[in-house]
Amino acid sequence: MSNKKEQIFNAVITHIKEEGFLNHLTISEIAKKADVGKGTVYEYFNSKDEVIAETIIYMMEETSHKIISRQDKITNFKDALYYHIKTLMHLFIENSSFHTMLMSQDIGGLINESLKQKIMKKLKELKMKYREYLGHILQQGVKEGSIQEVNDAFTVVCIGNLIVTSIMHYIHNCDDITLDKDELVDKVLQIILKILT
Amino acid sequence: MSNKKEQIFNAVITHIKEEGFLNHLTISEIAKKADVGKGTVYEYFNSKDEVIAETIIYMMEETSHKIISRQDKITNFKDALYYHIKTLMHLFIENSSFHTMLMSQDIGGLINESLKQKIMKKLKELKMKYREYLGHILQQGVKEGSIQEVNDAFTVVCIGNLIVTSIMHYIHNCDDITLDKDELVDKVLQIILKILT
Amino acid sequence: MSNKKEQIFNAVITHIKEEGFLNHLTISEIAKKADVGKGTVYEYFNSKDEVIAETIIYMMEETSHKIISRQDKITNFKDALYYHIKTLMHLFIENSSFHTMLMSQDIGGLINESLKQKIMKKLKELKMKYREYLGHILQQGVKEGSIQEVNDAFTVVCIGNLIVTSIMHYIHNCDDITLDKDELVDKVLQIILKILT
Amino acid sequence: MSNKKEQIFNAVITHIKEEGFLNHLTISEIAKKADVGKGTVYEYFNSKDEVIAETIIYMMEETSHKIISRQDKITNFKDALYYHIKTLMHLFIENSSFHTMLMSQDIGGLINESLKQKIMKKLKELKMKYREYLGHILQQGVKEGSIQEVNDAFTVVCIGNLIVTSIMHYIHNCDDITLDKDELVDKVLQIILKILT
DNA sequence: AATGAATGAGCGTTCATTCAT
DNA sequence: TATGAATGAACGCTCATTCAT
Repeated sequence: MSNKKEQIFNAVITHIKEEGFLNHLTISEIAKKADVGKGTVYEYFNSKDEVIAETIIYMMEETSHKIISRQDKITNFKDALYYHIKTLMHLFIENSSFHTMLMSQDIGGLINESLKQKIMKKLKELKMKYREYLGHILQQGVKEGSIQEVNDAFTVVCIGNLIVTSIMHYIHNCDDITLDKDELVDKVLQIILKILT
Repeated sequence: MSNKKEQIFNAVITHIKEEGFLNHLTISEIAKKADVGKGTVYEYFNSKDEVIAETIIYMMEETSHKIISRQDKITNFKDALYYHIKTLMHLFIENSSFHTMLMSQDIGGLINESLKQKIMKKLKELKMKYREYLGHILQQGVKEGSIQEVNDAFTVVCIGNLIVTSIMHYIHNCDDITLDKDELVDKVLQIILKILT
Repeated sequence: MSNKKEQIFNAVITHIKEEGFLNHLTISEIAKKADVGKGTVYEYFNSKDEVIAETIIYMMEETSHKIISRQDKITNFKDALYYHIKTLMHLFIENSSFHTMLMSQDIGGLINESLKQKIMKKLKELKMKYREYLGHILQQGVKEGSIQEVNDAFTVVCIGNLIVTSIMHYIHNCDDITLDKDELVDKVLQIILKILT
Repeated sequence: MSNKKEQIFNAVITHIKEEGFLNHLTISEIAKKADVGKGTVYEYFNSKDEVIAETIIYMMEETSHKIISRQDKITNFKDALYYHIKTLMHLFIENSSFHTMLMSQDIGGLINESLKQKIMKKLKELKMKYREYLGHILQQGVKEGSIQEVNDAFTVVCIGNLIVTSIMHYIHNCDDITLDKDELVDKVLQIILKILT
């Protein structure tokens, strides 16, 4: 990928991390942060919407790779799940606003319809990949006899959602339940085990 | 509450339902839809951000009331849970963009920090109420002996998240799992029962 | 007509007189010259194209009124024609760039198609009015016996064009023929008489 | 003339024929159509204004050559005039936007003053040539005895204008007078003969 | 209290021009 | 000589906000 294009992606990502999706996320700002001219942005993208949409897709791909890059050495089921949850948590904390947005499963009228379709398609694709990845981890548990066979895709989806929402719960600390990271992971693991036994 | 203020709230809500958060959500549009003068909006609110923030809070309260208004006649656990999930699903479908936004647990830099705090505070409050409400339903199950005692707040949170994300999954139809409403509710119920047994 | 709208028309006309159609004819400039805010222009017009198109139409109407406002006291054919040519010449000198543009019978891609159609329609209408007006003057000549009956619309068109192009020739002084105003008018009159005898 | 320069001229002319003077007549477009690099344009011209101005002059020269290239075989006055009018009509129809612009005798603030002067000077020169050419045709008529001696430059100018405006009238079809090409030419001829008898 | 005409800061976008290669 | 990636000034336009009525 062109160097400048990547600079622009990173400028947008930085901006979103620091100031969110809607505050001053202007082409001027992006160009300044990317250290390129305002006109240059339009050499690589056709519109602001496209800049944002492509950045989101770029970010999604990057994050996806980080999530599903297997830790092949870990062959133990519980450890693998534990490691996965920790990884996710780390990524979510680092990039909170991005992931909360993706979590919402909708871009909320942020951009025009055709670009939104593109993003939703990619989101769907990555969710399938994630489900598959989670399925592999669960297979390991089945092999070990820790859990029973999981032949229901929806259950895998629910487990994924459970993991993700628990992490979100932890990050936003939305109530009086105080758990540290390890306790959280343990709790989530317990619930998953219950579902799968 | 003043009549005009409510007109404005409803205008914003109508607009968001019809055109989303970001398309033409202008004071002009809101005033027109509310059938008041543009200047009048500023008699009741200090800024556009405040209009939106207060509308969100208003909407949250309204929705919350609808969710936790008990259907006291239903004393059977499963029926109560069933009814609750159906209610939620109905509300989410009707007001998709609103709820996906709230789901994201973040207002995504939509508005300034102090208003965001206000919303997050209200969100926390309503989540606690919801948890309490869900707790009551579960108590019923304990009484009936269908499930075991739930003395862990986090588990209730997880069950709430499970319900909500399953509904979101259904609405956005994000993958190839095809379930009709009733099947979905059944599946969710099964998983909840597993967690609580 | 609204006061501000007229201010804007006059600002555009002033600008065109001073700097032409294409140099710095910006909304900012127009607003400044009209002594209104930039946004105000958009309260009265939907786009820059519309501003220009409506100004052209306004100008055309104004000019048309000035041209065809009969000088009823003059009942003598030659004097009427003489007076008419003088009036035209005066208007053309005062507003050279405007009229040369209109003369070109095309707006040259200045504005979008539908507005162009509107202008062309108005132009057609005013040309018909002008032809009619010129016809009246010629009728006078017929009555007096100075010229023969003119029952050919095309001949009237040609006489109109002859008058106008002669004036343009005078204004732009495009060659070495040096005539003063009166000589020009006389020459034109002579040619017209030849055509009509 | 350099090959590339001519490519650029033709690119501009093509563009103007197809899309007019103001729509997307950019250096990028010109360079693309001329099949040269954008920077190359600036090797041959100092600015966009110069590109346009020189193209106009080039076009004027070309057109002028086409107009005044004598059809020496035609020695008959009426036929020569007839042939001339037809030629002009053809050129005007083919290149409508160009000629309406030139007709307006003003570049309408299209370009800066010194370039405009250059164009106006060339226009004057070509008009003189045209007058001379028209004079030759008329001489033929005098020789034949069809018309009387024309010793008045202004009359020649008027006849030229009559021809040109009649053609414009035909092209823009600005009113309800419906004439086909041949009728038009006949009418114009008749009027010319009247003027010159 | 209620209004909406007026405003101008700020945005997305274009495009003539430059300059390193 | 020829190029086109990079630039930023300048544009058309939007819309939150104000204020005279």
